Amino acid sequence: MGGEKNAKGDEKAKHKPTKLKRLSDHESAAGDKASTKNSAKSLKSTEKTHNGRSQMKGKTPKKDSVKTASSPSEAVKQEQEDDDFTTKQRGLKRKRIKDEPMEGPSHSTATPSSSSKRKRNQHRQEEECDEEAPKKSKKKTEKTVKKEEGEHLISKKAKKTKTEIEEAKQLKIKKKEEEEQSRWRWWEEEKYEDGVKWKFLEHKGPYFPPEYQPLPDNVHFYYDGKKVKLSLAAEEVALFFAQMLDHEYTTKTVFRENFFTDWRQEMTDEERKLIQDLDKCDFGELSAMHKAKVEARKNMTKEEKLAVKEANQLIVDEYGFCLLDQHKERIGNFKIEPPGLFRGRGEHPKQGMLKKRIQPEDVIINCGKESCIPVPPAGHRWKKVQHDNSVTWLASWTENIQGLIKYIMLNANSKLKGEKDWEKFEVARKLKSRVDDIRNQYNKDLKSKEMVVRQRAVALYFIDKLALRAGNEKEEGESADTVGCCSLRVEHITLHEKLEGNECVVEFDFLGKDSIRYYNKVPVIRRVFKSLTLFLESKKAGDDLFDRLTTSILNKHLSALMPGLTAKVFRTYNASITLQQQLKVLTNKSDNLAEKILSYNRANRAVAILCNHQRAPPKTFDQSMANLQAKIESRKEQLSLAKSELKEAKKEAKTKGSDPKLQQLVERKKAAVQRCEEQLLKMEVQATDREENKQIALGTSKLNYLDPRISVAWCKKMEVPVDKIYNKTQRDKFAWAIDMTEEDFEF
DNA sequence: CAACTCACTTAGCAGAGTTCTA
DNA sequence: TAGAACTCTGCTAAGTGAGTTG
Repeated sequence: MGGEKNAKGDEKAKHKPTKLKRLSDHESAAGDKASTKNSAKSLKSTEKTHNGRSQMKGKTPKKDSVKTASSPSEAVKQEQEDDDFTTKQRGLKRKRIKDEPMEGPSHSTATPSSSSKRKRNQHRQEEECDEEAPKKSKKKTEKTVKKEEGEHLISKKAKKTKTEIEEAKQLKIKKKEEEEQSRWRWWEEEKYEDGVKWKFLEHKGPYFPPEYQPLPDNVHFYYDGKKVKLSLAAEEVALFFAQMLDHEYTTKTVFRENFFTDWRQEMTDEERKLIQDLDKCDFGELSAMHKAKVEARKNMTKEEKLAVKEANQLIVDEYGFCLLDQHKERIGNFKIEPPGLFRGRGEHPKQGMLKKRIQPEDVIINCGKESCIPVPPAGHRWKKVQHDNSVTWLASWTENIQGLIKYIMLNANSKLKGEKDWEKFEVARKLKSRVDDIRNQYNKDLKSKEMVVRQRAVALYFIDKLALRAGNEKEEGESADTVGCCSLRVEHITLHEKLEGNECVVEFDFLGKDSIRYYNKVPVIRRVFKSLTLFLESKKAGDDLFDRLTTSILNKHLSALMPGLTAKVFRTYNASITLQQQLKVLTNKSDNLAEKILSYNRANRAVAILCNHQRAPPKTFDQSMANLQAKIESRKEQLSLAKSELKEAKKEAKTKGSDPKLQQLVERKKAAVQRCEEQLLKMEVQATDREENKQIALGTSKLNYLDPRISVAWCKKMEVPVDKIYNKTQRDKFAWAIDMTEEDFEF
């Protein structure tokens, strides 16, 4: 997988923005007061950020350093240029990004209106427990509504259906209200004192995966052509391997060797003596059995599927929630990870190793002192039960591959996660008010004679300009060879005095998190270029580019500049500020809904490109694109047909005088043409959006880097329903933002 | 200060679930 | 109304960064 992906990355890399022009003083658009209904309860870490911020606009050397804004917009432009061919073909006129500065500073005057502090809604447990049933019925009613709407055009039962529709609507509204009611509006409450995450926490403990079911008698494993009955433990592991046989990674040497070693550990002495060579193992029947099972599951009847679903729901109901400070909260991952073969990302040295089954004896439980302690599965006991309210996790265990601790924590829509998320964006907003100074500082530091300082400055320049990750060092041989900023090595950059018409170009080529390739050619300021030359002096491939620098040095420096500032804050800041800016540049109030959404996606895309969030092109991409194109073509034909019909009708109406019937016909034809045009436009917009999105993943930035208040404010301003931008899960996660943000919010 | 531990965020993918289309 | 297309969710790996220890 990883390899494939990288190869794709290669291709993709060529489309990456190479020219990085500066947009303008994006920071000038600063009105940075929060416009939130209830910032009365301001986050502790936030203080009142925006006082006496010395902007030093103009006289700073930031000209070259401020790319953050320009680069992504440039990326969009580039994307658009790449796409021009198809665009022209489709005759779709697209918006271009102007190089001009954005409109002047928009002074958001919105004062933190003292919050209309609604009383905390005490949650009603019984109702929530029952959540599922009404939800289902709601869906059903929705469907019937649709159906009936269609029917009622032809049938005479209109009266009856009308009332039913009305009822359904009422039900829907009521349901929504109820949901609102039961939602914990934690953002309107006081925060706990430092370090305290909760006061009461009760849960059922994790859910364990089912025990291994031995193979049926008619399924056999063969070694060297001979039937071998394996011990239970060995058999289970053999089946793990058999299940993966379709993946190309089972052909990789590292994977096979790791697997074989670990598998033999599970064997009895006898088995170990016999089974010496993986190539002589025949997993054919096991594999076939597995495939049959998958197939059977797919072919289950509706009822069977429903039964499975209900059974799963029961598990969720029992284990999927906890009680936290009198509120029922959803747990994010309440299931213990099942055993299997480890498959890391990229060229992971431990791929193929056996991920062992976790027993209750491996699990630490964390819960409130006064809560009911979860009961371990029969015949078992927990490793430990603790009551530490300075952490957010409910259970943890140590995984055997890398010895890392795994946690069971709450869902993203929980208070604990939401509050932290909010805080994160507040820190990033604070950076916004300080970023000019910080940029000045590192630009000065670029001249420093002290090596650490100089390296720190260059690293910071990269982190700020390119949104690189910090790049903690990692143990060799423990994981795939990937790097971030501070861990860049000599072989990851190439310096070009001149390249493609630009001077001082740095060419990056390395594998980052998840072994995703980062490839980019970036013109940098002379001082950075010179420093890099210096850093590279007398170093060879394999040596660290920043040999005096670590993430911890860098972060210490940053936190001295601004409390709470770390390397990753730059990523958040630059992502969010880019979105806000791009939205301003790209959307007009007069656009129609589809165009607005396209613009939003483009702004989102600019961020995704900045953060290098890639995805493998969907397997069906080419096909679905072709289908869409075909649809567009046929719609075009329809349109020209409709047009000629309209002409005809007009002519007739003219020649034959003012027959009202003919006038009517003209009107009808006109409407048809218009409808056709609208549909065509919609499709073309859709095609453009999809094409541009081929290898870009928008989800990650949307979920983790973009301050939701920017999106919510934009929706309000543009009169776009929030659910066009966020799905249900996302709306839940960002409920705090949706609730408190007003139209004039500025990041 | 280096190595390690711990807690928490960020990440892409597979497969399930939902919607669209012929 | 099936099957294709698309979207969402769960899963779990892989980061970040603070704190601890020796």
